[in-house]
Amino acid sequence: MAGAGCLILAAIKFESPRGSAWWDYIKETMLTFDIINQSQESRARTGRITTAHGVIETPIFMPVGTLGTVKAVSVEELKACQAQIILGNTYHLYLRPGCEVMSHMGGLHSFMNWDRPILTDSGGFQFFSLAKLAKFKDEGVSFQSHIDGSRHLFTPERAVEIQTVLGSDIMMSLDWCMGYPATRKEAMTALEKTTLWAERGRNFWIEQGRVNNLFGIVQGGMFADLRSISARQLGDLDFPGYAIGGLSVGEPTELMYEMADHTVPQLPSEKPKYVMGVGTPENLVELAGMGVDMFDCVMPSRNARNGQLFTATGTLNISNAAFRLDASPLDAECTCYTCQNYSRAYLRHLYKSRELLAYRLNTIHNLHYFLDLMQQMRNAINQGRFMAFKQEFYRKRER
RNA sequence: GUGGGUGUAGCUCAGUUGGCAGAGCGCUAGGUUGUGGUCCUGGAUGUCGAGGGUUCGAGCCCCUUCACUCACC
Repeated sequence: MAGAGCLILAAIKFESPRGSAWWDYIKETMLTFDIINQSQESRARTGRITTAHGVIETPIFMPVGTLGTVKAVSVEELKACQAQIILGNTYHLYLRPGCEVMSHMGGLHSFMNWDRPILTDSGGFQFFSLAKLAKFKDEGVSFQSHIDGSRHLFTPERAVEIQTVLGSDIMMSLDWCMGYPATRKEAMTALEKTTLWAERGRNFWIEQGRVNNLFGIVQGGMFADLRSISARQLGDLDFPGYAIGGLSVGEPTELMYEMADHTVPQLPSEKPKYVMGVGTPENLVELAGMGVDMFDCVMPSRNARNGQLFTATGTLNISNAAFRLDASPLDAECTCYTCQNYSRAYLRHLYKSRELLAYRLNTIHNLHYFLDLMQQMRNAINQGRFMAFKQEFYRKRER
């Protein structure tokens, strides 16, 4: 059974890793969030999230490592790219390798040899993106494995339980994600279920002793008033942090900005705010300006494997014939391992030949670009020049 | 030398009773937003080995020829 071994919380409770009192252990796993600088020109801000596995400087971009690996790169390479926190995925890790392996191996951190913070997505988005295999019920989501077709049930409680086994520093509530377009009625249903499930997951988390941290997720589709309701309901539940979900699901970019801009101020300002699944470099700059603290997206890593590389002046497709004889680095401004050591011509050759090194070098570059962009934003906010930074960011892309 | 087979896009090959020259791969250019290293979309590319004949019309039928290939001498 894929779910075997998940019921180990009680065991953890009486056997803390440090052998110390249970409450000390719990306190250690609670995050704190300190706002360092608030921009005077926008809602942008810098902050510091402190977790049991270290500090996260915000605004932050979190590389996605669905299956316990950020595809194509090692943890050493991730660290060299300045990754501070990565994502894992509850749905995928639950199906494979499963909770038995995870608990036996001491959780995801030790399993994958990553000692910095991990955030895990609850699986809500997978039920949306793999909708053919999922049935949404009041109780939770019943679904068939995309791997072997076996049947499973995720409840809000079980999602927290599995994420606890993974040892996630930041767990996400099980949510109900809608695509675009969606009717008001559909968005309302998703909102209601998401709030109900957030409360159930939160109650379970508290009953089990508040190990690690659980974030609530705002839904409400593209309806501002529903987003307000969702934000208020979740705010009342007093989570350690909040996510805005259900964005970048096919809507126009302007609409995504509108929804984020509307929602962020309605969440507790002293808590970290996370827009899920976003986005492009432009999205990151715009949303950080609205006060968003955390982002994740598959874009830098997936697109790297498909040959699309990000530079200060825009994206380029490394497979283009124009790079056949190009001895220059990908991005003259970039300090990543790839740009310091290899030419565009070589990267094109590797990619066209489907050499494994292409995936690795391209991923290193794209992650470095995204993480460096966040560092530049943090510096600009701290120095009170976020708007100037933003203008320069767009100016470079016009060239 | 004799007999058979094959010649169609860069490659591997479809192509019906003769009726607008095709596919896959490759090439080329896009796309990808809480990841199935996937996938999707668009574009370019032909002296149908060569020459002749029959026919309103030939990649297809007939003749000649060339190349490659197999078998036997």
